[in-house]
Amino acid sequence: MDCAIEAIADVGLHRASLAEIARRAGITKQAIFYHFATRDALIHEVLAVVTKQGAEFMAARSRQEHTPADELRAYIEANVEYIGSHRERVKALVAIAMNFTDEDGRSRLLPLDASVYGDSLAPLQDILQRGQEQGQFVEFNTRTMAMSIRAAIDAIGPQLNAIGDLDLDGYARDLVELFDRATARVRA
Amino acid sequence: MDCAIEAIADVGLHRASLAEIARRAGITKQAIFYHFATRDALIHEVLAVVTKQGAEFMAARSRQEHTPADELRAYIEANVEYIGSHRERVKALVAIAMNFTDEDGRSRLLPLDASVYGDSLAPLQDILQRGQEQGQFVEFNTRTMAMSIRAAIDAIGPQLNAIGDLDLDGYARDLVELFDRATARVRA
DNA sequence: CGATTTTTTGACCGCACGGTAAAAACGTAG
DNA sequence: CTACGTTTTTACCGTGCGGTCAAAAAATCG
Repeated sequence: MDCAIEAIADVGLHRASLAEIARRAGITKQAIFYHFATRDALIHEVLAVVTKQGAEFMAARSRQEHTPADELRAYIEANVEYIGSHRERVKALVAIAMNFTDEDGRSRLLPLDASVYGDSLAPLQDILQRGQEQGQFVEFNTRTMAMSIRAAIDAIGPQLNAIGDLDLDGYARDLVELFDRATARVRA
Repeated sequence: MDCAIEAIADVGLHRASLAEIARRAGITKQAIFYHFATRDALIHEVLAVVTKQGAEFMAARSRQEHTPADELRAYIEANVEYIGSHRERVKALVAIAMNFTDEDGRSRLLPLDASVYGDSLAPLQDILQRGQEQGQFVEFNTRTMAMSIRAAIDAIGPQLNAIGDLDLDGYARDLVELFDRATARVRA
């Protein structure tokens, strides 16, 4: 599994052939078939493992915060930290999510897609809505705001690959400040 | 070229084989070789055509605005409109940008990468900086802000594919409002 | 030890890929 | 009609892919 993740992150999904994965693992291609019926099953397993690890990390990081604004800050910081400390896993996840399609180009992750978005976008939107209801946040479209926050977080991955000198802590601080300004009812 | 763009947008870069493109164009695979030395040359040509068309669209849309805040609004609106009205081209562009790698997994667009980012991120950062110098914008990291704005815009593509009922005009309005709040020195 | 699980060896299949040669069709000017 | 350059076709090649099969060889463990 580790070598599969590494291979996908390194050379992309469609170049991460069974032979390539086996080579990295120091085993033969046929040994993989003993444990996985097809290549698809392997990929699905990688996806399951990576998403599960991510969920566990986030669960461990989500301490109880007192206000929606604090929750939003914690959400951004935890996500940025996770991406920074699990670059390979995140890269593999993105590679699979973007390229695991059938002949018609449709995603093969539709059931999972919902859960992936559900696990990341829904709780975020929930934080925003509670913040508005409690009067801490100004009025805005919670869906657009949630999408923008996630997009800003997910943009880290490609940037990490493109430019090596990205200051993650600084980036997280900037994001927290940015979206605090965008959501806050009154200027701090 | 149109069929190549269509194929890449439809089934992804690595499934858009010469046979597939030829089939859509109603010609044989070998006819493509008469006009393009290799498949890579074809892809590069698609990339060049699409980016050029995009640049022309943006150039035509960038009317003279009076203040950095107006420029920022115009930038967001023009970009969202372009993505909405050129979904196929944008999809093909993203597919190529994300998957056009060599054996080592490195992007083959490094020279182009710089120009792609330069054409979209640099002018944005320039708007932000002028806004700060003129006192219309509050202090923030212009790079982080520029990345966040672009990320929020680029998130439209995947969302358009995932959910069909996305209201682009509304999304553009929300984004303008969001980043106006995030950048403005004083609350409107 | 013996039985079971796991891995290797090595050969093989059908397929789709990018790419190549040479021939055939085509358009057009003399 | 012919001759010539352009464009497209038919047929083919080598390669790597996912996947299969059978049997030998390790490794694991009660």
